[in-house]
Amino acid sequence: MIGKYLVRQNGTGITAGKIIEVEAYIGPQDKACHASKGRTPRTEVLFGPPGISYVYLIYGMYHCLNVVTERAGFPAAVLIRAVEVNGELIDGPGRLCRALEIDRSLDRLDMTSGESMWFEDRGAAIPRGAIGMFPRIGVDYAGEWAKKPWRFRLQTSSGTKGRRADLRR
DNA sequence: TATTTGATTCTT
DNA sequence: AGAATCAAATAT
Repeated sequence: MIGKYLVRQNGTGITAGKIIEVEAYIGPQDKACHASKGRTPRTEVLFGPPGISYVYLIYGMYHCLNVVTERAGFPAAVLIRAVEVNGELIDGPGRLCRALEIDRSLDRLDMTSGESMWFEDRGAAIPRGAIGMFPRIGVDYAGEWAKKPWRFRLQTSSGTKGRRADLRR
């Protein structure tokens, strides 16, 4: 997914963000994956077919956007952590969702339907080696699973020049 | 019904 | 290091 575009359409227009950083959450054994504690109303979507969004509220303040991956029956998803919009880095899942106006109304959306939110391949070739692998963030509670190098980030020249948007209310 | 927690971000 | 802030999970 790195280098592809996340496109968001709302009432006011279309915003496209190049995907810079993602994290993978893979399977029922992955203690960091929300599905590791079994099926609940909240995590049910993770067990379904791929291509469906999973948006949840975290810490009472921020939304996180994921997309379900893998076949139906095997729970897995990818968290979108950072995108680049018009050359500006939006770094962090909470900031990203605020910037693109993504909230729980977009939970369980079919992202292959081309409505409200979808992915596009705009042909940007990502060189091998341009993608770094790192441990996932904020999952220390997951024991050994916290050490898995399942965070992937595109090393961009603009990687450090992004402005920090003030997201306070 | 009550308490704890969390795939974050911001201020101090 | 701590606050903001709440739905979902867990404990009671």
